[in-house]
Amino acid sequence: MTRPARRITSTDVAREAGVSRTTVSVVLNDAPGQSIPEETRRRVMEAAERLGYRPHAWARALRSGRSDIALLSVPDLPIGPSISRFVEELATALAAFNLTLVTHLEGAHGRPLPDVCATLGASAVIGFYPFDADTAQALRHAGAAVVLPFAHEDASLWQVGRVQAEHLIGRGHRRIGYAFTADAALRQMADDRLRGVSDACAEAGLEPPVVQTVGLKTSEAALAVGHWKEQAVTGVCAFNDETAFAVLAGVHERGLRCPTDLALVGADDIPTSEVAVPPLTTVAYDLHEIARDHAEAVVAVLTNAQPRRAFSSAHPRVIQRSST
Amino acid sequence: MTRPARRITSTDVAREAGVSRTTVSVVLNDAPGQSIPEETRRRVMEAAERLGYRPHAWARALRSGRSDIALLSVPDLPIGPSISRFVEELATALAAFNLTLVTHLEGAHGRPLPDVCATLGASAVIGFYPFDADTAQALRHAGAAVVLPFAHEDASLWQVGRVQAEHLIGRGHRRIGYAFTADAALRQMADDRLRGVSDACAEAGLEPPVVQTVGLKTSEAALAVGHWKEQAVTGVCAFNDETAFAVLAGVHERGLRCPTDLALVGADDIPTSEVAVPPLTTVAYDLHEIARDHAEAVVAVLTNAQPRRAFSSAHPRVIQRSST
DNA sequence: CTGAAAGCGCTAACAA
DNA sequence: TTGTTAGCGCTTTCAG
Repeated sequence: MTRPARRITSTDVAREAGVSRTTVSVVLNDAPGQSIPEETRRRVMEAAERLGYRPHAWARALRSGRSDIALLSVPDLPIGPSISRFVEELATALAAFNLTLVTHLEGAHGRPLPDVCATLGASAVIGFYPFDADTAQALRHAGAAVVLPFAHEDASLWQVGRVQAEHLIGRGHRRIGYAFTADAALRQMADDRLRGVSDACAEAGLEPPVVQTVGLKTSEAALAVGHWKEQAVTGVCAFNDETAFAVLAGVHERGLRCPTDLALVGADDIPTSEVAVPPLTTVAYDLHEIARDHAEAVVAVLTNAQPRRAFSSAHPRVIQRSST
Repeated sequence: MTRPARRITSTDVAREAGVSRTTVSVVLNDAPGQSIPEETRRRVMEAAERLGYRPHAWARALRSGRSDIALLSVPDLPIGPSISRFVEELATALAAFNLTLVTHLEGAHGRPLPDVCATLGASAVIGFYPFDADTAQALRHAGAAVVLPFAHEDASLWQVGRVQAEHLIGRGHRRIGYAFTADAALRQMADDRLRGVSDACAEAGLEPPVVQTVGLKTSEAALAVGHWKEQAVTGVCAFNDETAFAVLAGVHERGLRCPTDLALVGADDIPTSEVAVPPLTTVAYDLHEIARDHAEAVVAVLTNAQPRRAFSSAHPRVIQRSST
């Protein structure tokens, strides 16, 4: 009942169409330079269709030395909707080049990425941050022709932190707080965003942001809010919208209100941020462009072309709602 | 810089160890019945180690007719923590049997699952709901030996809807509302959960739930809330926590409060539900057991054994917070 | 105990 | 224009 039916091979199609395997291959792959009479071509196509023929991926890959598989490695647990949207965009962009994207969660007990890459025979591996040299090496060793993001790129792809801070500064805030994530898996990203905030503060001649780690507990958030108030912070950037939700709860817990007592900016524009109370101002960015650029870079390397250029950074923009 | 290094083949190892490819294969796979002198064995192992040899997945699969790849197909957006935890559990459980799990998002524009299965050469495909007959057929045709969940199983794995409704009914509510998701990708799951709610109502001798579709817009939610109040609904089950957040916003918009004016139960226990205002009562479930059972079923079929039994259902439980 | 040889399904030179 | 052949890297009889 769950046993597989025997695979249809190109031999079956050849027999059915009354031609040789070569002809089948040529027709189905649109081999350049070959001219096959329309009649034969049609016969082959029909036979393939009728039999439900699918070229056998392993054999094809073995022969051609390349698979059409791209592997996306996504960081640990709390994956927001923006990421899954990114995955979809990327999958779509890659599909346009006949590449299939699958993702691997870097779970604590999952097997190491290079192993996965090897068993899949992925041609490309894509991560969210550049891999360290050893991992990248291992990945190439495992057969990956492309590993993204390239190490030399600016890791702060999205400048989210900077945009958050500039929004607050532009609205007159002179003492900025930062709600850092408590989730260890998101540290690297959080560091990155915080750096953007710090830069913006420095450039505006302000003190560095007052950083508080805020987990998803109301009590924790309330503590942080108290601390910010003591430090005369008037505007807070949260690592992401989830953290911002916690801050919102902390503000409420203290009997304060946003934005009157504390202005707040989230990041990522998760769907629920619109239905927060009050609706959450946040920073959104278009992953479409990034996904497309990644896809292009992958294809460029796979086809021996030069990667076009460094990635265009998406332009994060503020979604102004009533929390600032 | 991103070009792949030449792959190390078993021939390389054989040469390095001064033996034949056969011996290499026998040693590295612990071929049964063969006894290789310890000395040779060691030489081979060391050579393989030194060269960083990895058996070439495609060739191995082509030869053996089976890959060690399992493919998990996850529905659209809500890559909530519960789901990603499930993925990790599953990956871990499968890894114990030398199977590698990767996941595929059934995005709108992604390529069809059977295609993905075929290009991967996955031996097993796992979904959240039984696939329809055509899809299952296509998957097997694409080479999958196992397709889960089996069609004959009870699809309402988690009984979430039932638990939500029973919670409200147990607290005296006699007219139940249901906040249905606006997300088309989640329809099947939503239908399923709604069915649980309806069943619970019927068994308690109540009218069927008053269903309203609620997107993630405050205005929409406010409308739904108005409708429920008109219909004398006192308790609402939301499809998931995100939808519940919208309902919360709708309640607030109307100047009402939870749970005084309307009780509310979410589902999935996403991290932010704890920091909702008021904190959201929700239904959580443990996917650990399901993951392990799936893994076992996969392995059972792959090794020609009988699947042990139908899956044990996880036991959803209410996380009582102040919205009910 | 080890090596030689066949063949998984496919594609790309080369022949016919 | 089509068919024949070789070989991708691996495992697995079958001889030696």
